[in-house]
Amino acid sequence: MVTLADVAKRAGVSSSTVSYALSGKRPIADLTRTRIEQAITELGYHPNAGARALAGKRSHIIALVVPLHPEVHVPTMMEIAIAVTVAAREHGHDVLLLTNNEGPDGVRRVAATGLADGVILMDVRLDDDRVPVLRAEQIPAALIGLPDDPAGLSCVDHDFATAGALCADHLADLGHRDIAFIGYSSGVYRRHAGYAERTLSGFRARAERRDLRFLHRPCEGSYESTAGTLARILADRPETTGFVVQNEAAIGPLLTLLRASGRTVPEDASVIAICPDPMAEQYSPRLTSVTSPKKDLGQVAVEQVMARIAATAAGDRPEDQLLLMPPELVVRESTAGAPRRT
Amino acid sequence: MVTLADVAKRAGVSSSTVSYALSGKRPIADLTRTRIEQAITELGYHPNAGARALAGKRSHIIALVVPLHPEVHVPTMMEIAIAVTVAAREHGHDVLLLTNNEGPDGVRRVAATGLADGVILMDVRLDDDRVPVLRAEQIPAALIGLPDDPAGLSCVDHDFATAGALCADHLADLGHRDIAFIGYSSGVYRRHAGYAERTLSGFRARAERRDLRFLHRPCEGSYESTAGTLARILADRPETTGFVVQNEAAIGPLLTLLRASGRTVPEDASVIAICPDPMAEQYSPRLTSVTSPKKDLGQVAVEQVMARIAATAAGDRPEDQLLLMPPELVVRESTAGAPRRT
DNA sequence: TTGTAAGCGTTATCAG
DNA sequence: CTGATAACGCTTACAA
Repeated sequence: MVTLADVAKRAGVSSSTVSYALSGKRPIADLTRTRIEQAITELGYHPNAGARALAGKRSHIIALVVPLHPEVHVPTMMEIAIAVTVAAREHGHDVLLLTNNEGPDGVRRVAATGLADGVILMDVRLDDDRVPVLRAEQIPAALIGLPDDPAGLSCVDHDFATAGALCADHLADLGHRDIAFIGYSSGVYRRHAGYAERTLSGFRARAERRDLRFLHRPCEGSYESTAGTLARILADRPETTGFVVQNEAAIGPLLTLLRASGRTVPEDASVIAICPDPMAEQYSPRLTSVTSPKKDLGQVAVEQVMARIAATAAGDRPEDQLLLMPPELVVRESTAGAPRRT
Repeated sequence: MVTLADVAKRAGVSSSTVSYALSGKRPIADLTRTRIEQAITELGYHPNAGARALAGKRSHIIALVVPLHPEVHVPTMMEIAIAVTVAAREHGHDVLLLTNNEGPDGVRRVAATGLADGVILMDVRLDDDRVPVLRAEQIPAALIGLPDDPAGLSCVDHDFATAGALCADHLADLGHRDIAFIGYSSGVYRRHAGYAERTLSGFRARAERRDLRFLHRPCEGSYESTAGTLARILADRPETTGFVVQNEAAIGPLLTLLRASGRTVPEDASVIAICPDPMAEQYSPRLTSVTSPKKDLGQVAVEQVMARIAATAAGDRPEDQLLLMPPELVVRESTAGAPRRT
């Protein structure tokens, strides 16, 4: 194994000089620097991560905790995980993947052993049991999702309330009066998942202000359950002409079922989905949707942890950040003016 | 921070004794052991990962390289990633998440710096450029997927050839004679993705033996592209009664389109999908499918790297393993005897 | 601008 | 069964 000392010898300098040349923490003469760089490539030197972590008191690793059985859309989760990894690399960090089956202990473990400098939590619940650990152990962290008490934490999430409101506004603007809101499975609401509740309450508030009548129906997302949900909606409120779908899995079945029931989208029924852009584009007709903001949640979360790690290292109290990223409404082919009452 | 030395002092023993008590690498008197355990819990000791890696020459981390833009089914990938993480923990290891945008250098980096003890590669291509690095640097590794030359490597994958053959057999058994094989997008075949080619050739070989006529058609998986694909199939070979779908994304559109074209599944057309069980269950009618084996690829891959890490540490030459896991055919509601020719 | 040297917290090799 | 103690490879005051 090639060590710093080997490089130093070859370059004819001391090992501290090599170290500083690599970290940039003090000025190095140009000549020295080039000699060092040459020695490094000639020898094929790679700094040892363990030694670096031990001496430097930072592992240059951040942990990403993913849910074991995500109740959210998996591809979206994966996209965030990848964004986190890429962004972390740009900050000179690697990403350790933790699943949530270790629970709060997993978070404690990686922080206490110095394996990770900071932590990013995905799929955060309102009363998340990992949050107390973060507070107690003062672990630099960023949450993707909003717990009920975000004091002392940095969090980022979609602004789901606004997303809900945008849906209500758009349908109201088009003259629809009776709306069905097809949500996630009832278990999600029972567990008080923040995103689901916030979307719904944002929608409800705006719907009331705009004098819309609406039904909220949980839905599993399978073909069968969507069929049942739709049948009940049409039975309870046959005059329904607008549909808001939050459960990504229910979108396909819903379109198929509406067609099967003889309703054409958007002439007879308008559908608006809360989902990522590419997904909205892929259906026929292409869906009007309320979509994630451009900047990825994962990227923001990385910036938030990095800021907290830096502050902690400098001995400062890290600044709390709470960022709700506003969604955008993109009008496509699945919404149109409400059909005339006959 | 609580160190080994602190624990040793508190327990009234030397630090080496504590170390051995923790690693179990030499016998410890029961009394001593309990005293040490008590000291550890009283002080809340957590071994420092960096120091451990430096002194022990193993990081207890394995790297998992995921594709940046997976052309395979994302939830399946995520499932593997999670299985890897869980299995790794059971072996006392953590998982470092690498995206493939660092290319072969990423693999070299984590191995050379000692960040990771071993590597698991996902989405392996036939002529994967990361493979030479593994060979050259003798990095303990396991591949999920099969490169063209697996010599000196451990690999695990589905037995796609058998999957293809099972599809051909089942449809032939039911009396179908004209089959359409709806594959992945043409780019996948152009890139010589192993899984796609192997499925197809397994299917082709068996189809020929069973005297089936068949068309292979690549398909993007979007609604539009599936519509185009199906239209061409029915134009080229109107007598087609059996469909094999490998592209998961095309399943939903295909079912919708068949229905739209007036064909009932399975009375007029049989559909068999190559996809995970839960996915097959979720359609209507529930799909006859060829499905992944019970034991997760990720879990096997972890066992393979761990074996190679152990061998390397012991100074032995690691044993190459090549495991193709046989799929299972599950008959559900989407296949039936071929309709009578009229 | 550079060098010296004292750690960082474990592991593992000797002795005992 | 247990204790000293020398690595492990790097970072960072402190000196020059």
